[in-house]
Amino acid sequence: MPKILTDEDLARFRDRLCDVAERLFAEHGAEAVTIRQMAAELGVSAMTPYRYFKDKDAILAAVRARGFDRHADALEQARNEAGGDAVARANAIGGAYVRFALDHPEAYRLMFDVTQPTAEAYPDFVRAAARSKATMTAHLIDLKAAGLFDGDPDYVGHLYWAALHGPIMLQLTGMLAPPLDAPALIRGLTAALARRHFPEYVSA
Amino acid sequence: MPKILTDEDLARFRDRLCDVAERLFAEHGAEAVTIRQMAAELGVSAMTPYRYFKDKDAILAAVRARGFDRHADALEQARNEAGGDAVARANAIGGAYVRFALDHPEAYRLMFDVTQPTAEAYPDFVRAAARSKATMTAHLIDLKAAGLFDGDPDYVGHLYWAALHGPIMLQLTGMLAPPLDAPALIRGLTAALARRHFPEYVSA
DNA sequence: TGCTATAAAATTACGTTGTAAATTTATGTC
DNA sequence: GACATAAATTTACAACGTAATTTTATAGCA
Repeated sequence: MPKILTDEDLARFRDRLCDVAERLFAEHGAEAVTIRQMAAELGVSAMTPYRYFKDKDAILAAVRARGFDRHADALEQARNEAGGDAVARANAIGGAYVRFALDHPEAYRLMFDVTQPTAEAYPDFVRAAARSKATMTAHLIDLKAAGLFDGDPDYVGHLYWAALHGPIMLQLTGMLAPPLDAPALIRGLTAALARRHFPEYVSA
Repeated sequence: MPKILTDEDLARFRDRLCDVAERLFAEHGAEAVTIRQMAAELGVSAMTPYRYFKDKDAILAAVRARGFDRHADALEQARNEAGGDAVARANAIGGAYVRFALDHPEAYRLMFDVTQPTAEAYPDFVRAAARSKATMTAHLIDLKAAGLFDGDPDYVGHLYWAALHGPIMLQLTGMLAPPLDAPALIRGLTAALARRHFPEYVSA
């Protein structure tokens, strides 16, 4: 009987391939990276990746899913480290969101910028994207449970999400020139949102 | 002496090529369209486009520049049609912005979503992008000249821009699920901005 | 009117890509 | 130690962007 790849073998190779793909995507931009390059970095032939992923599209979906998971990790860690104050936690999450995007711009673009209509067909991608999205409304649910907020957590969560995403995308696509940048616009937008939805926390 | 292409000849062919490219980009997504396809639609050989554009990147830049020009046209037309009320003009411009993006999503993505680091090397692209951007702060300059606003037009203009762009990009990349959509988020964000920057126009 | 120089266009050709098909290699069981 | 067969490699192919080469068509001169 021949060697049969165990689930761990499969998972380990997939992980190593994603590590390489992630690095090459960040270095050269996702669309410029070839399967042959990734295979060469791993010291395998050009066709070996096809034993572990259906095609290049599946590799992209896997790397994007990892991005969403890391994003959710960063947000959850910020929430946990921020202590008991619900408002401080909300601010910490927003700060972690912006830091992730600006520290890992290529990862952020891969997650939120890439056109991949086939992505919904990859269960792991769908799971990771949903998890990442959930972390952005979770703290508003917390606030509501604590009686500090009485709006619609999903709606207001998306307002804040859009208020971060818009400035970040403008900056990442090179549409902002000094003195304007994403943090400056985010301050203006979130301040306006806070006055509307959390007036009691805003100094008059 | 052989036939020599006049400037009009050059401009006409470039225009026809951009028409075809624009349509194919919208139909199949920009990266899926090949030069051979565009040439076939025009009934010329695969190499003929290279007489009129340096390479594929230059064609993309030209199509993007046309998108910015059309965008600026749409915004300026909305401003002209909105009549004399400066506030009505501002709202009309915002509405035209959103309508353009949602009516021509592929054009909007090409303009604001595509990674094309070389774009700054194409003068026509730079001109069109700057014009499009200027139309988004022009009405705030008007408002300030009319004494109806005393903030920084560039900063506040970019706040509104980001408040439109964020929800639009979230929708165009499939991140929004009913009942949330770009217009709903834009209403929430612009309402918050208006309370902050134009309190006298907002009913308490 | 034809002949010619030459710009424009078409054809051919090449290196690279994603990946299908064919082949080789390596390993658990008898 | 030979075999069955999964895994890996090699080979092969169509399609891509585009460089190099060849063909075509035309404005001015004889």
